[in-house]
Amino acid sequence: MSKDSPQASWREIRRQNARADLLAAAWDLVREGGLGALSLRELARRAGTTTPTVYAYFASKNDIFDALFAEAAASFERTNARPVIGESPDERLIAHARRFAAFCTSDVPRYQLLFQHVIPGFTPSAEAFAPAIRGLDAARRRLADAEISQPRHVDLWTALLTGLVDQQISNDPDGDRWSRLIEEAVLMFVTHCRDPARSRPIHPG
Amino acid sequence: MSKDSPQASWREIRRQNARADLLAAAWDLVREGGLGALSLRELARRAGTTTPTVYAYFASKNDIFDALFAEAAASFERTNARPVIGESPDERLIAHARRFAAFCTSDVPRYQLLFQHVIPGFTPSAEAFAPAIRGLDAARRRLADAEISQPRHVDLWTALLTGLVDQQISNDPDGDRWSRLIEEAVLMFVTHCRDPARSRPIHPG
DNA sequence: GTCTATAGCTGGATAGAC
DNA sequence: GTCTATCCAGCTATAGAC
Repeated sequence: MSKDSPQASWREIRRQNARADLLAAAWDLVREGGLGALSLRELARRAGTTTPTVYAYFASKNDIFDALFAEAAASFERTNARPVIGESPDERLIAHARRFAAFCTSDVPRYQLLFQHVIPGFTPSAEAFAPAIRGLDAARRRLADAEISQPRHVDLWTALLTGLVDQQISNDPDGDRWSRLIEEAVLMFVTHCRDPARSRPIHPG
Repeated sequence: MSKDSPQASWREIRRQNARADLLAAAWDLVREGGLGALSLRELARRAGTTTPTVYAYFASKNDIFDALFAEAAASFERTNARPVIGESPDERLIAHARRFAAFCTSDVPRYQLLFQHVIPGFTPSAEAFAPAIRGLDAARRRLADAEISQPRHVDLWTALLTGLVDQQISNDPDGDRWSRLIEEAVLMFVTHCRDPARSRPIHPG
């Protein structure tokens, strides 16, 4: 097939580079002004081109968000796949939680795109979503390694971590007022999960 | 002063009513389409008037957001001030957490306006903010009643609750997948706060 | 205070030349 | 594929008549 000829693949590489340049400019834009600041005019201007060229690489603005989501999800999967340092399962869980929080707070628009659903009319495609699912599965496996596998405990885990991250981002964006509570929160969590009877329901059902 | 004459105060009441009508229409709008869906044209249309009339009651769009914020903060304060049913401090804390979660999930845009900072260029005025502060102080007092008063535990409390609320809103808006974990989460929390040595830091500082 | 009309701008998306 | 030029819709906000 002619697509495998050297010339064609060279062109393909060029094309991929132009696409990557546009996406890089898009990340710059949203990191400076939030997800709402992504406009095709400004994006084209920063990439040194014009809006019709943008449409040569992306079908629509939401298609750009989808590509950004895919990159964010891939980063999330890579981050979660890296082995974590710690001698005990609990230490590894703490390190894992710290890494997750750092991933989120270090790039707020990326976090909002991945985990909050704040862009009206945008839903990520299945392909873009897949790595995010795998990243969450990695988190589930790490919990299972610490002998925490009940579904409701997994949900409590995600609520605890995203709660800390959200408060950190919303109320102390340049500090560590909530980030520094991660170790205590994780230990509270694992202690509870291993001995749930200690905090017995008041209204048993 | 002529402002106290019957006619003037009647006019003042009319004026306040028109303002209230506009705010009610604004709430309808954001409840249907999110905070981003508030446009002055559509707001005026729904209130049966036109945009210049809106500007007779509000100086700007952000002034409308400020009025919405003030109403939301006042609701929050009233909700938190109501006594809570429960025989023990823990039961009252659980009821309080349930009420907070219900307050948030029952009106997502109100929650986003009050607790997340998602509107570019808008910061609530000090007057609008004051009742929100008092509402949070009420929460602090309830924690103190349960013998939880360390600042980092208060922060952990807000993170835990907003985490549950956020996950509920973002990932299961019509269900109770995270809301139903409130009691367990609160008991985990109070158990930890009363016996923090049980979940001892791995790296003591 | 309320209207008509519109200024002035920004947005996404496209037609058509090259 | 990349450009110029433009369409069309939406927005906040205001001028000026009544």
